[in-house]
Amino acid sequence: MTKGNVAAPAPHRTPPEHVHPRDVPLETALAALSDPVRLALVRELAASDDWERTCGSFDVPVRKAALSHHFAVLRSAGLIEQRDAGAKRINRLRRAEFEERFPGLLALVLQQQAPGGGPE
Amino acid sequence: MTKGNVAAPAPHRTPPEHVHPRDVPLETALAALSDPVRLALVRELAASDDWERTCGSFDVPVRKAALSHHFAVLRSAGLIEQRDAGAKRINRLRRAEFEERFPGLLALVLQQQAPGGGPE
DNA sequence: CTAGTTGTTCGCCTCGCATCGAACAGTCTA
DNA sequence: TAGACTGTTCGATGCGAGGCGAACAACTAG
Repeated sequence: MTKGNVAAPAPHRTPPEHVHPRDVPLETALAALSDPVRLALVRELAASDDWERTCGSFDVPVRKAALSHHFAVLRSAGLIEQRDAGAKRINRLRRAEFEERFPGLLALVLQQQAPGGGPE
Repeated sequence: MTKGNVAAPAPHRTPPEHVHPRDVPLETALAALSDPVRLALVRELAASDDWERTCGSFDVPVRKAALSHHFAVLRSAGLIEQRDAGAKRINRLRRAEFEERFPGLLALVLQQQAPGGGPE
């Protein structure tokens, strides 16, 4: 209570806490990938080089608060790694590690698009 | 209003409505498999022969109402097929069809158990 | 220093999901 | 026919996930 009621949030330049895919339960990985926004993030990230995309550079229909949340979920699922670069935070898809823990899952997610993709 | 307020639910012996894996979005499949109860159902089912397991024969910690719901979810995700056999309803895992639609996913789910399974 | 950019955290709200008990509809067995 | 058994549906409940705006912190650019 040093400052009335104004909560003092932890400094956000704490290095992002990462979870290695090795320590991720299958349910967590599947849940992380079952959200359309996160799926879009992963796919866009997969189409870019490592450490090339900042968090704000993705084309998803949510505001930055929600976006930040989704990145945290992806981190907790061992899907991405983040690094601070100046004021920005850059991302990398953990292809190899995730593939080792969940063989084929990432590939499935990246190549699958929509059901019934062919003509009717 | 024939019987006061007692609603008359639709007869439940309507043959179960199935969804072919072909028509299932990836998100739906992943979401279906990201629940621990449903994961247990799928695994137990995979360890049995087709049409051998009734709905009530699974070892999961939920009551029958929730159980019925989970089976409906699995059906909607193209993961199982159900058939009426007398008073019981028997189940079958749609191995081949699901594998064709989501290659490797079922295998992943069936072989993966818990994270950090090895010694530290 | 001042102003703009980037991303996290907080508080709040709104849904959707999982769960349960109760009621019901079939089926099977005495 | 009565009763036991199986599974679905309804209605209510609790809880967590996802969304937003606002405030904040760190960095960059002038």
